[in-house]
Amino acid sequence: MDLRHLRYFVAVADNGSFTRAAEQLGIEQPPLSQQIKQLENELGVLLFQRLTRGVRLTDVGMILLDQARALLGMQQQFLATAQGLARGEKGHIRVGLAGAVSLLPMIPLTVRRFRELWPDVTIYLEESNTPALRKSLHDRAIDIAIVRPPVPDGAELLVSPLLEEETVVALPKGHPLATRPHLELEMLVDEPFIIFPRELGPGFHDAILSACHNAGFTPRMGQQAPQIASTVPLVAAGLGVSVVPRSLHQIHSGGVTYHSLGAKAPRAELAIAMRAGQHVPLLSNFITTLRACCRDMHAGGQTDLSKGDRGDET
Amino acid sequence: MDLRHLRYFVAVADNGSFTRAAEQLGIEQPPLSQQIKQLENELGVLLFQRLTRGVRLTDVGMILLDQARALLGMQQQFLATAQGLARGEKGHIRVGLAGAVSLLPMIPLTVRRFRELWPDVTIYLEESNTPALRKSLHDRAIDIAIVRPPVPDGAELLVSPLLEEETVVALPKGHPLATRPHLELEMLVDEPFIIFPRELGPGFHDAILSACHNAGFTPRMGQQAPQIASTVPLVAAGLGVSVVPRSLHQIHSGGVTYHSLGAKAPRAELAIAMRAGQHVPLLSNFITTLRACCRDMHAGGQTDLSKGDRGDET
DNA sequence: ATGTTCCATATAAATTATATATGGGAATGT
DNA sequence: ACATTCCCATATATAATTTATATGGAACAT
Repeated sequence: MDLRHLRYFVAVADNGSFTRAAEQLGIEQPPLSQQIKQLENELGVLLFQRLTRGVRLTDVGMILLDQARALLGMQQQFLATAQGLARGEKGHIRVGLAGAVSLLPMIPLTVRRFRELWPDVTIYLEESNTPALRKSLHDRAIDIAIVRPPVPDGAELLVSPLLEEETVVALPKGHPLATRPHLELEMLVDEPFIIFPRELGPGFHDAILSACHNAGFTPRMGQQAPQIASTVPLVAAGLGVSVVPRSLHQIHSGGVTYHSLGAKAPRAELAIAMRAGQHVPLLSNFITTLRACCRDMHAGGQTDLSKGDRGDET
Repeated sequence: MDLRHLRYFVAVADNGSFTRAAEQLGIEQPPLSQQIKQLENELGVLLFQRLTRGVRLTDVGMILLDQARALLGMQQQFLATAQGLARGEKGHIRVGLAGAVSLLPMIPLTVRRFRELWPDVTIYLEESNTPALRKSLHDRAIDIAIVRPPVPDGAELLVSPLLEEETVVALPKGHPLATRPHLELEMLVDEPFIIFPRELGPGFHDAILSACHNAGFTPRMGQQAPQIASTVPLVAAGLGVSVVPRSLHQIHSGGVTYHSLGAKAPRAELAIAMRAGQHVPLLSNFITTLRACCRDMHAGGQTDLSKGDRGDET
């Protein structure tokens, strides 16, 4: 068994088809069929059920797929370590960021500070959604993630709260309510809500919905956004309104205005997630720096929405 | 990069020589040299420093060796899972046992009970010394181990006490003290102690030495035994006396007598060790069964040394 | 019924790993 | 100081393995 076999295995499982997987892998279909068969023979199990249209994982295939992914993840980690060592760095950290987290001012600050403190350590940033980050952590494709809780999968991951981000309302330019800098949630009763699919961030999604319920209404769902940051252009396009993390006010997508909310505003929680059971000193250092940056940003400068942050309004 | 490259890498590192590693791998030396060079080229680092006599790991080689071992361990785990699934079993557990632990009556009892409760789960037993077991856990070659604490490497492993085993004195047949069923530690002041090297079980080793110190003497060291269980034949050969876990009384190596000790007897601690950060239900079940067996053995039958367990004495 | 989709098989070509033969450099022994 | 030994590197040849091309057959859609 080679790592190649596992790569092929995962590709076929992901595509549900030999033909498409072969295409993705850049090889032809027959060798792929052959290699999978060879793997199945060696393992003594049937990984896929061959259907007339494509293939489907068997039960044992599902179990092994998980382990195969983890193994390939470790290979990536190995290669990353080697590449780092080749460049003379003393280490590296692969950080995964949940949707729109990279817009938080503490992120670039953390990276900058950390690079000053440990110049030989490389930081790789990667943006994705919370469930995908959970998987990447499990597969060892990343070492730490800033996620929007809750994150399932208890014992394997350590999750600790990082901060609670305020949320603001995003309105399209020229909206009747857009003249007021401050809004209440219940003013949005009849507006269509632009919101990302629940799968991409169940925690934040639910926080918005329950805040609306507390305010006495069930939001009318409009267009779905493919990710949190994409709500802004959709709002700008006039498809509805949205409740987004405050840090998104950095996006001035051609005519969106941001408006603060009262105490009933939903809060976007953020947490640090990492694999349990390993004390990598670099990671501890990173977390310390990150927390310090969060504290500093919180104490020092709450960016004021009213001074120019409302985008190109009026 | 293939897993083969890593296998070769580890083999060369273990042997400190291309020639010997090739021999061990069952291939010739030139292809091995070539493959290592290829790996080094791909990674962009020098793994070995070529000396006139053999090779030595470079600093980066040492770092990568650890990860390579872990990767190969995961491959083993993958193959083991697949093999198990092929045989229709629902899972498997690989258990590592520290020296002489397999002689404890709770071990076969645990295996038997566990097999009754979960007939589709296979248990693989493996015997080694505590430091090697720690490594095997790290490399995922085993899932759980019964070790003699202390075990270093804090955050990566979960270690929890299992039981404290009594120790007894092993005397060669015909020894002046062999007539008494009960001894005090200080009676052994002038005897040469047969003991295993400290590296194989620092905890138990130190427990014996400090018990002697508490009894007012420093034991005179005799022949070293390659492992705990091997002390018995050496005692039988008349090379000295030894303090061994009570469970060793099962070994009647041609004329050894076992004698209980007073309150000053050193105690052989045993603990369960496993990788942190994973909730494998099977493992939890196994631990529950193991602890239950320990409780039962403790309550029910403390085997009495005086009834026939003293070997073929007189 | 007919064409399309998609996996399996067979054979040929290319790539890759291994074996054999040999050379060179540094320690070791006389 | 010299020959010898040890051990890794290189070169070439052979064997094994992976991939590509061509083709067949089963199920589904029109």
